[in-house]
Amino acid sequence: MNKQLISPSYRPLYDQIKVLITQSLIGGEWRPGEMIPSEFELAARYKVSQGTVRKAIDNLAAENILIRRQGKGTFVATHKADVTKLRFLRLTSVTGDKELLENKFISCIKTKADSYISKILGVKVGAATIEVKRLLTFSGRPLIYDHIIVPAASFKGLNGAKVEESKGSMYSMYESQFGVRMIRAEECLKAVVAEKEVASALGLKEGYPLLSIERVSFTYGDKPMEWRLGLCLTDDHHYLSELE
Amino acid sequence: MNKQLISPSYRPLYDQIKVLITQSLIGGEWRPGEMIPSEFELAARYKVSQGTVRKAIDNLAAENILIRRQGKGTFVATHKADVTKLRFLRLTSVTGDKELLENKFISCIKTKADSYISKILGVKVGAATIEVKRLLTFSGRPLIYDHIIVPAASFKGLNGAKVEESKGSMYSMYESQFGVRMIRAEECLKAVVAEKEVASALGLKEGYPLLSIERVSFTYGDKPMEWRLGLCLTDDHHYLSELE
DNA sequence: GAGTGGTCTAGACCACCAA
DNA sequence: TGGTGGTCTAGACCACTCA
Repeated sequence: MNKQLISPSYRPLYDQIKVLITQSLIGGEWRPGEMIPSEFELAARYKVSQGTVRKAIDNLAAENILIRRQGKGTFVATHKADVTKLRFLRLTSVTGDKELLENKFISCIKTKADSYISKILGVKVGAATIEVKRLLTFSGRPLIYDHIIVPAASFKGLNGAKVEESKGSMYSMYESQFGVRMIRAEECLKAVVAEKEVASALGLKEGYPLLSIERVSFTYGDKPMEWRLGLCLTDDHHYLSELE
Repeated sequence: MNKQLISPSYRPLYDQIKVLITQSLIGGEWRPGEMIPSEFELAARYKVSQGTVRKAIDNLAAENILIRRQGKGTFVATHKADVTKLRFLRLTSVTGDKELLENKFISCIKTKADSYISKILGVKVGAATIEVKRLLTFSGRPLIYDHIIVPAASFKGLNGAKVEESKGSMYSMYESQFGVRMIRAEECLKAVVAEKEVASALGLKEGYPLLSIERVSFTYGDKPMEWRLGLCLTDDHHYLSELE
């Protein structure tokens, strides 16, 4: 039996199931790290065959939103697990040394969105935002100067203490403290030179070349939730990119 | 009926089919741009069901090795098509202007692989290589200084004339002239400062910050076939990276 | 052994394209 | 109208995990 409804714009069933599952994720029915119902249970719930649910889950797994584990079940992806802790960090040591990243908190203040940030985060100009600055060090040496802006509405109560507690993994902290899970990010890279404030934080002379990484992170439903500018020293590290 | 053979290390049938299809691609049975047989034909040929062939093709399509077109057929991906012409170029104009890239040939000489290149390209130290230098300009302004090294054995007869004819798309030229199709690439990015030779080619002062993109490209079977170092001016352009 | 995801099949029907 | 890929189903069996 074909369950395809009369639809002006054709949409495969598995896509509709995918939307339903995503909605349950947004609604918090299944939280990060938890197991979702089995394929057969979902098939019964949505009144479709197991194969159709399977395809929907396949797509979500390909986007790293769900994690399949044979013999165990399907789980909501999380930034908490060790392996995925720094999933968006593409900077790796040239020598392949084990990373000993440390987080040095600099500041956390309340600000208002200017026109640039409002456009990126999809909030009104002047909307309340929270601005964090921090320094990531590698084996004691400064590596990245981070400047982070998030909408205050979604991160009520975010402060310096929470940033310090996060031990460097902001995403893990967003998840456990605010229930905001990032699923995707876009980065724009440039080569720039260190300006005064950054140069002193990184212990460099002004004019030193830095890799500028501007990142926008998205939560479920492709909603932008964080803007970030990282200025990175790439003497002993490089940014890895795989093209397919 | 399950066609799974007795195998010490379990390998799904569709994976085996994928290997068979890949071998036909390597062997040149179906050339870039051509249509491969329909799913049913391949299913008959390999004595499996259409669904199994489908899954194998799905995987190859996800890797951009094959291109599916509903109603028409499945085609071998190529770098010739306009849309995929500069598939590996992630540098885009900040303003979103239409790109008018031009290729300025600088040099093409015969060289020998040093230990670094030999390791990367998987050839012996001292093996014959061909070294190309060129300048890519955007609307007349220098943008990228490229330094390219390929193994001479796979590119017999590559010379300056062929590079000039390529109009900037080396991959398209590799494909039509040498039957070498790149399917994947890895890039390492760093921020550096312009050295003398590069600075003069790009019309900059020494010490100007540049984005250094070191790329290794792979052909079928993950065989490395090109090393490339691009030094890019990122005043009006940035490198886009999507993280999932 | 029970439960989960993973594979494979066979067949029906739909959407898209070209002649 | 015929051929291609795309969707959906139902059912069988395999591989993995854990109690």
